[in-house]
Amino acid sequence: MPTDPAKPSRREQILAAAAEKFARAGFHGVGIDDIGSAVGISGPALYRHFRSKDAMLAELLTGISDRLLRGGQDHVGKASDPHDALDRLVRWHVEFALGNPALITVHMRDLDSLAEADRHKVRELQRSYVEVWVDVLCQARPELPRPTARAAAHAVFGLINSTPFSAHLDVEAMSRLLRSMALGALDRATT
Amino acid sequence: MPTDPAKPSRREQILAAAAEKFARAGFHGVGIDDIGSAVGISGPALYRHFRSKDAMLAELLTGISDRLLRGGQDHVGKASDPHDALDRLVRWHVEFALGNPALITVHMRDLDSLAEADRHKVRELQRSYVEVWVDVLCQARPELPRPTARAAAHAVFGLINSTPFSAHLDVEAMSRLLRSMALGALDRATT
DNA sequence: GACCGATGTTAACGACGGCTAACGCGTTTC
DNA sequence: GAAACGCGTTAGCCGTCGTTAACATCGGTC
Repeated sequence: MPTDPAKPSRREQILAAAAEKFARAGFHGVGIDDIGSAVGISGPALYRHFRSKDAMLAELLTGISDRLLRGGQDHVGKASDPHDALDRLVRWHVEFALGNPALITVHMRDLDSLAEADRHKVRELQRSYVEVWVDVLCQARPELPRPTARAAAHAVFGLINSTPFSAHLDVEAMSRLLRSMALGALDRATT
Repeated sequence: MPTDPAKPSRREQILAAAAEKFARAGFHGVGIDDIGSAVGISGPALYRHFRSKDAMLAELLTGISDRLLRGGQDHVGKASDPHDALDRLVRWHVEFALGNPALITVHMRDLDSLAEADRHKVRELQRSYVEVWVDVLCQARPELPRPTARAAAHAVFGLINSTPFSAHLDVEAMSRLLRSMALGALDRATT
């Protein structure tokens, strides 16, 4: 029963298509048939792979939040000092946002289309991720009050996540630009 | 027939309620009845004031984009030099975002729920507003290529518009924080 | 005091969308 | 080789939602 080793296809494929569609039209703006036809099957066949349309969104959002959090923690773990950690966090987030514009869009926009339970789970993951940033920020800049650091982190997320709306600059240049702007913004965070 | 002088009520009231609702649940996530009950009337009564639900969104979005653009142009007009102009633009945008979190949210999220015609109109207004920023940026920082300046402007919008998602810092402190972070980010915008 | 336009109300229609049902069909498994 | 299962199809149900219709109310105007 080889369910574990490398089961890449359909499910992931559907999720990717759904993410793309959701990003473009919003969760409520996309029909089950749209998603189906995007992967070559038609409509209700999706229910062989997901319990419901909401389940797709839930899996997408928890997946994103989870990857962000784990990635953040990993990079902080590898850092030598707080400034290095901050540098790595910025780098990581930029890389993620540039690499997954659709996911970032959905993540920012469609969270409240989720049912209570899943929404809370995602919120919790997000909160943890923010706290990773806040911890690092408060170590690198001890004079910053925690609430200010939190607000600053949110602002930097906004800056980096603005990616999907601009583009039209090659990825490498965009990455450099966003990284230095993010660090510049953080440097100027005041009490 | 005093239709002009100070007709504040219903229409504006409905628009405000709609903005609030749209911001919280997304355009497609809000029913006509929801909006109605938010202003004390029930459901289809709204059609005495608006041609359709889409018309409400259209008026909201064009209104926002228009106010932003005009405000931006005005402030640039009053500036003494490019740096002053940039300063004023940042101030203006922060003020607007902090004062109208619901509007900003809708503006970022529900643009593509609009029909062709209106969407293009809004996009045009947005484009003009961005160009105001880009012009000023390129004067203040002549070494910046225009595409880079455009990307930087988008990033700063993202930073400032992140407001609705954080809050929990009083308005004055938030305003100072966002302003200095925005200017810091712009200072570090590189080629 | 009848008329009327502005503003509401409730009832109903029609479309659409999520989801289930019933069925087909190839591949695996004993 | 037949039963089981994975994966897909189409048809149809049912709830929701935007919108319209038909009908009140009421303040102001000739």
